[in-house]
Amino acid sequence: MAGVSTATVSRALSGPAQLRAGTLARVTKAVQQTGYRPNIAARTLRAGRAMLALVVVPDIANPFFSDVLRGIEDTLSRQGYGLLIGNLDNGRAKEAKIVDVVRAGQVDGVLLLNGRVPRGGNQSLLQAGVPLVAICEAVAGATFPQVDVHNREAARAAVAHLAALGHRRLAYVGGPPRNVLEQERQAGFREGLKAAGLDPAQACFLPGDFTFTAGTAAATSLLALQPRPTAVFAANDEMAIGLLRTARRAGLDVPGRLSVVGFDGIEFTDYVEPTLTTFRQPRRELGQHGAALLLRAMLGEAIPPNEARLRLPAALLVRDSTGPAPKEEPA
Amino acid sequence: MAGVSTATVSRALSGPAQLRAGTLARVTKAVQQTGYRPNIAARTLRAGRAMLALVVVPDIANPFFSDVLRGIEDTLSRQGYGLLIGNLDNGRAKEAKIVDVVRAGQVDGVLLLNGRVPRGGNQSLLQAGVPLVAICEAVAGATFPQVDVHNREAARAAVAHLAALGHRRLAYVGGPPRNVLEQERQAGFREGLKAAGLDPAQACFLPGDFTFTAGTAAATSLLALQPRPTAVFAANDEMAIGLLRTARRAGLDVPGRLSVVGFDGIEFTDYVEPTLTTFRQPRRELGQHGAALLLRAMLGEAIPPNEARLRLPAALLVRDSTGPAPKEEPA
DNA sequence: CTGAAAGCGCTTACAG
DNA sequence: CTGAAAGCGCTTACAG
Repeated sequence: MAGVSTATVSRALSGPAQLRAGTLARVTKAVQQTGYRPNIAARTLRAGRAMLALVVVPDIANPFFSDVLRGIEDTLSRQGYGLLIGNLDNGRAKEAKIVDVVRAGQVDGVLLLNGRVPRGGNQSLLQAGVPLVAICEAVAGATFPQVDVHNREAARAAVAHLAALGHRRLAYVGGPPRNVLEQERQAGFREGLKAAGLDPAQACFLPGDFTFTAGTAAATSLLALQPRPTAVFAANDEMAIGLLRTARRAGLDVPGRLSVVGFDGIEFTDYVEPTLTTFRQPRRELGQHGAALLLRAMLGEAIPPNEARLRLPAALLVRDSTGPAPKEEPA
Repeated sequence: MAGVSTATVSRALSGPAQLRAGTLARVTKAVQQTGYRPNIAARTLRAGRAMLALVVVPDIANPFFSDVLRGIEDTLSRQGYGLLIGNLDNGRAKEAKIVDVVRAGQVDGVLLLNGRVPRGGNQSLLQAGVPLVAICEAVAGATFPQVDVHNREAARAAVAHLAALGHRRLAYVGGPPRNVLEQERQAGFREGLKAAGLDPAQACFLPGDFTFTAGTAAATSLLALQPRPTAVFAANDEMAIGLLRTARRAGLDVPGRLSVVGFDGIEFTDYVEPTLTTFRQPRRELGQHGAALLLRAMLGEAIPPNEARLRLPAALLVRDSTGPAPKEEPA
């Protein structure tokens, strides 16, 4: 091309410091003119690194993840790493595909946002030989780094907020039973009741799955209860919004006769009527911290135990969907 | 391993029909037992195909795209193709990265959801030598296949709907000026006014950028107008929702004193108060059709011109945010 | 500081 | 129907 070997071109692109200034300049110019781009497949094959991380999300349609992804991408791209998104569509069927991609050497590390280690056939991702980091949803018993918020404490704080407003009959709308967020938030809800001198056995627990429709269904159950709870904590915002809307359509004043608290702090909670009291998770920061840990692990560093468990704060946003408990009880 | 050459293993995995049943069985068993997975980088390098398509989205945070992505993934994965997501974060800065990925041979084709052909430095994606297909947002003057909805006709229908309800003073909240959806929808809005015997020059045009906040700002402008329009068509749902909420907070009854129409039909439109009249785009189908065309092109087929421009219907969903024009005009 | 050469792990004509 | 062999396009010890 411009008088050098392919080895020199390779060095010009990967470690310019190794070359004499003149040589580097000539190569750079030739690269510019020809528009040469190194073939990534060949590089990956030879170097044994793909410069790519896989992000496993339970559901790409959930707006909660978009900011998390942005935080991840920020951090990875700063170090020259790309990002591959693996979407599970809220099921386990696609886990095998995830494991395949990793075992085929396509990525150097995996960021799990789905609360469990994907399995494919008889292989677990743990055996794939790449570093793992979990964020948002912690994986029980994991030995790899994890970053999330204090879900349990936040749920306790939700109950404290409602109890301070005078509410005594509370309801809880849950996520999928085996989901770690559901487990932590429900546990926190129960602890909060006890702390407020209330009996968890007297509370009402409604099933859900983190969707709008689950919130709608929960509202219908709730409206039929006698006596009706005066406050409800939903394990995420979508369900809280579905519930809010259905309760109001049925003529129930929120927060006049029913207070509602959600979880996550998606942007949408500020556009419903009334605006939703919820916990804001620091989404972008969750992504950034998780990606930073993964980068360190991908570069071969062992993450010391005291840095392997990061918990970021979840802030309570008191808005219009919570208010004082009604004085007169509904019949 | 189990008595055969690597060539035979390769054939067992890619074209099982070429082998004798016994041989195939032995290889399959060995693959099972060892958990062997072919290295994708090596395969890509040798075969010259990555079995991967790149999907370029303007903003992954926009919930509009999640169903589109699902449709794309459905269709691609059925043919063994994977999907790489390239997020532009609503800017042009990341376009160069897109071009690089393609020129580095990492993907076999590109699906553009961003309404323009990405450019990087002095290179356009058009010169990258892989097939392109645009969906959702058409690319002006493109010679590659495109799939979208009849944006202009839908916008006309929005005006017709409002005119039939007696509205004479209409406002329009737009997207970014250079966005093709904005251009088509605004053009349709103007045509609709003329068709209803109204003068576009008398209508009110408010700027926007497809975000909630733009809708909020537009509402503020709108409320200050004298005389105030009685109906507004926003170029997408987010802006319509931001506008709706701000107008109501300011005490304006919707649809009593102001009717609002959005565009896209995101799930959220059914959870605001009042529910939003909007156009539903067949999101999943847009993705499926686009991916199907791209698959054909990636397999080397030339798409005949009469199949290269697909337009799917956008259905008007009449909900609670539109109603008869107020009888008495506000002062 | 630079080049010649080996080799990453596959696939696929080419023989047989 | 199966194997031996070449080669995809890089990177990186190894020399010099």
